[in-house]
Amino acid sequence: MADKVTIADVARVAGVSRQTVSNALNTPEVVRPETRQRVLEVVEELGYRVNFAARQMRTGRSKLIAIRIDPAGDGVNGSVFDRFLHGLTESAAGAGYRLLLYTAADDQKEIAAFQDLLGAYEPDGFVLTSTHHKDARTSWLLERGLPFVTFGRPWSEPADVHPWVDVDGSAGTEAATEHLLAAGHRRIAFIGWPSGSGVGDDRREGWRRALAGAGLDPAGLSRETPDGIADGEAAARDLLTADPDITALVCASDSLALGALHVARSPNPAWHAEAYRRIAVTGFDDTPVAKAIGLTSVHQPLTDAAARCMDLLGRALDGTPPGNLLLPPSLVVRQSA
Amino acid sequence: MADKVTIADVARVAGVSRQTVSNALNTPEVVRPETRQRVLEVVEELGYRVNFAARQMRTGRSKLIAIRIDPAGDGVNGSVFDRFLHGLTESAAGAGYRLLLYTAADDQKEIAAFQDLLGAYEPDGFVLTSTHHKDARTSWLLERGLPFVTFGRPWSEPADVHPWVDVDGSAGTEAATEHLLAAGHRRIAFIGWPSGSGVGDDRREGWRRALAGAGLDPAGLSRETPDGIADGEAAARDLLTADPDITALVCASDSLALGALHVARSPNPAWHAEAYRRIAVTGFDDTPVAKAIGLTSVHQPLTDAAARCMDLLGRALDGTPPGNLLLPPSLVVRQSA
DNA sequence: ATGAAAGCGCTAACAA
DNA sequence: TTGTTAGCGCTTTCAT
Repeated sequence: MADKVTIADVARVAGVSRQTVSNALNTPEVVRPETRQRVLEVVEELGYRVNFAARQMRTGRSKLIAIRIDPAGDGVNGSVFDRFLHGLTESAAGAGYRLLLYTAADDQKEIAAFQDLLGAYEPDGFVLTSTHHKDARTSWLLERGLPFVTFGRPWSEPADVHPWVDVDGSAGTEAATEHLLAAGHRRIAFIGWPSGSGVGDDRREGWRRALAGAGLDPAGLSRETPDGIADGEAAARDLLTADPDITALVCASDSLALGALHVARSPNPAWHAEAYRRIAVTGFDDTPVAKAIGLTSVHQPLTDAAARCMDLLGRALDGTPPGNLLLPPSLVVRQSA
Repeated sequence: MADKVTIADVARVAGVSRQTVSNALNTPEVVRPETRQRVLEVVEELGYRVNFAARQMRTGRSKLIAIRIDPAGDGVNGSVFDRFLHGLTESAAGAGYRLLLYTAADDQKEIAAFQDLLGAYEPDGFVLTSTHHKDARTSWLLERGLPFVTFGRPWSEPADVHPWVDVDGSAGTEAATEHLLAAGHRRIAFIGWPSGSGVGDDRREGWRRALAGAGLDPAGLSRETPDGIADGEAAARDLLTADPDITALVCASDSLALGALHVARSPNPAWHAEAYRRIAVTGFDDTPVAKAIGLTSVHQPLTDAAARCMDLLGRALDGTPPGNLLLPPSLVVRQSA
């Protein structure tokens, strides 16, 4: 094991005081260039590295950012968070931070986790995901003036209450719907989640907007269901049975789309009247599943989103007024539509 | 922001010395029960939490475990690590540890990351994944006596050089092959990775063993290819064209299986001679994609594996002689076979 | 069973 | 520009 090299060792070898070493590393401009050079050489030579625990005791900064990791859910959508997490790990490292993981079952448990973490590891900031209406977590952090960013906009509050990065979901479903319109589809239905969820309502809105733009009426063309493959299948069957003119299904997630696609690709389903209808389907999130089965899907720029989250959190940590950012998604067109 | 409560505050309110508070928390048996009770009440009342940085300075233990997070790869197999990571986060929390994330592009970079981390955050231990032949990382950690576990066995060294947990891949492919044999298949091919990778060779071996057990000859029934959907498709096409009697394909991954399935489900493919052959396909890892498309696949008990990793690492941290553990996978049978 | 003293490695404040 | 002092909060001696 490499023996622990302290700032005192460097100081002794370099023939300067401990403080000069600290300055050479943290406030270079205050040290004479040649002294600084000498110190850095010794640092290199001895393989010195600052001890964060000791630094933390003085400065109160841990260089740690905490983020919650969740169970994989149905496994289809988990990959979105995972890609975000990977991107964030790299962005954070670039800014001199490391990610600290925790789990929590709900908002209240997560707030309890905040307290545990703040008391123990003292993370400098938090990155929250899955924001929702009346998010208790953000209010809690806000009340205490703790630095954080959310990946996901605030759904019940003004846009500037806290820094956030999000991907424009309605622009995504709008693009998907417009793609279908351009392909000649005229009766395009939407399968989404029960209204009340910010993300879900936003995605529905994009579809509605695109239809309105083409002078089409959305009435009767929308279904609300929990997220899941079987749910998507049921909703698709229901829609296609109820309305024989539907030729395309825009879905709020790849899970739903996967179920819908199953119906759409059935050779001779119950809802099939006389003529064969080729049903186009689009999903959301561009998960590996979409890629695997040729599902057209809305892609979120997750690596970029993670980088911008880190930017904004960095500003919050510096006290610089942060902001927020709505990133555009992109449509990945595959065989399904 | 909740003001920082220190051990001195607790001591003052409880009317004891700082040391007694520390003892009440860390060495309860040395404190009179009533004193201890009083201290714990005050701890609760003030919301005191030990400051890990300060503790770390004295004890040298950070209560941090470092683990590398990788890019998602082709996205199909990334989910295996993600489920493991989630399980590990929970197991670690249960043992009083948190996970610290880092990234590294290769073994050497990862060793550099070890050095950075050890100098800065001083993690108490490491969890390594993706072990391989001549793994430079394990040797490096071993040389320095640093605590770690691997998820994945040592492929070039004796089983007891370091603690590890792994899932028995050969048992998995063997089970898949036996399932196919039981279903009446007699010519069962294998699509795997180029030999030389421990995991890949192990998975191939299970298939071979099952064939041998049934008195069947594996000659000409195996293909080696990089991991990927297109690769699996090409290999499947090649096998089925070369040998019209093949009726089942055992694959080393869900990615390969996905490609193979594409060929198997083609209505009237080039390799199809006269009679229609229904080709059975099995994958490995039971990823969300497998579930989504009805692919029979070998499931790894990842939550359990994570928990056992934490157990073994905990022992390594205590100095208790650890061990290793080979967990059995299970076959999840779906429509594809 | 409890208390006092010391010091982990670092950097903010001040002195030289 | 460089050096000295002090102390962050905790726990490991050692003394009481």
